[in-house]
Amino acid sequence: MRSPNELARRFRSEGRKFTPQRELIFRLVFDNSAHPTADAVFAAARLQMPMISLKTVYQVLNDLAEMGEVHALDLGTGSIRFDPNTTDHHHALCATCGLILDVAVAATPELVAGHGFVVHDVDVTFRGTCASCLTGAHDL
Amino acid sequence: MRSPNELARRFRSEGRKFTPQRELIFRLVFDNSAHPTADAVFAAARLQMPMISLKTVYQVLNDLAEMGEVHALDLGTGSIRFDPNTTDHHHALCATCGLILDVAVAATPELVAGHGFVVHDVDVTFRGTCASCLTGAHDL
DNA sequence: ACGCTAAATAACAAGAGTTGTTGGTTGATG
DNA sequence: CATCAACCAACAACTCTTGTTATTTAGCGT
Repeated sequence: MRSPNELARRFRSEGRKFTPQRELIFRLVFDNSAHPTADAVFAAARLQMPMISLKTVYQVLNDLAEMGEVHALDLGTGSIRFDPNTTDHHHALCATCGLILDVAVAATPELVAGHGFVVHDVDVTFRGTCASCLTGAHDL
Repeated sequence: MRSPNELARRFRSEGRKFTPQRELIFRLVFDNSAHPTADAVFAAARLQMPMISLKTVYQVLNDLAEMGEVHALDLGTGSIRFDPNTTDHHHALCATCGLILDVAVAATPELVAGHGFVVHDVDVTFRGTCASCLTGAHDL
């Protein structure tokens, strides 16, 4: 994701408004490698802006995800996590403490183990469009 | 997952009861490659047993998952899906219609494309235990 | 077959996470 | 600084899933 300043420009150029709430959330997520949930961002935002609402946090994070500025991750932890690193990479999730590590694309379980992480399972999901949907077979 | 008959034996041998509800759910999930949600199993079960409760379906599916007879998948579709195929494999999810394909472990996006499936994204999650949790560093 | 006991069930409530609604507020533009 | 769409806070509602509890039932010994 780009810097808060650059985001401000992008938002304005797209007819969106750059509000104090957005500026705060941009700053909290930018350069944040903790893969925070909406609630975690909300908690942090609250400290600086007590009246901000959880709905606003969701709104802004979803906007950012739609714009491609962050990635919304569902690692099965119960809530969606937001990642400002939009370069292609994978994740390692600790089942015990919930820690999430960024992992290079070429990594194998053996390479991940190099970080002292014991891999029990690897989940791979290919997301895309199936043959029927591509050919419009559903409309027949 | 093993056959309903074999499951009946396993359940009994572990002090669990083999009820009509369980037998029905076993049959509905066995050999089912549609990766159904709990709700989908519930809907199918209802046709044959109108008084069955959704809670029971969740209970039985979770029991099966705990026993390793099925895998519980969270592909980010909003609800957990259950897969009787417990051999190591990956998944391809159609963003348009929700179709889920089983994919061989060695598959690459190119190989998946061989099925007429256009891959837009590949999500990889390594699940395991991080270095801190392994060494007990949290307790220091 | 019969009764005992632990397990399972149905019904209901409730929890977590997320989204819809609404009426008042505010940022951007001219 | 006036206008208007975009935004925000508050609150309700929604989806998925789990907890609670009283009742029923499967499994087992007899």
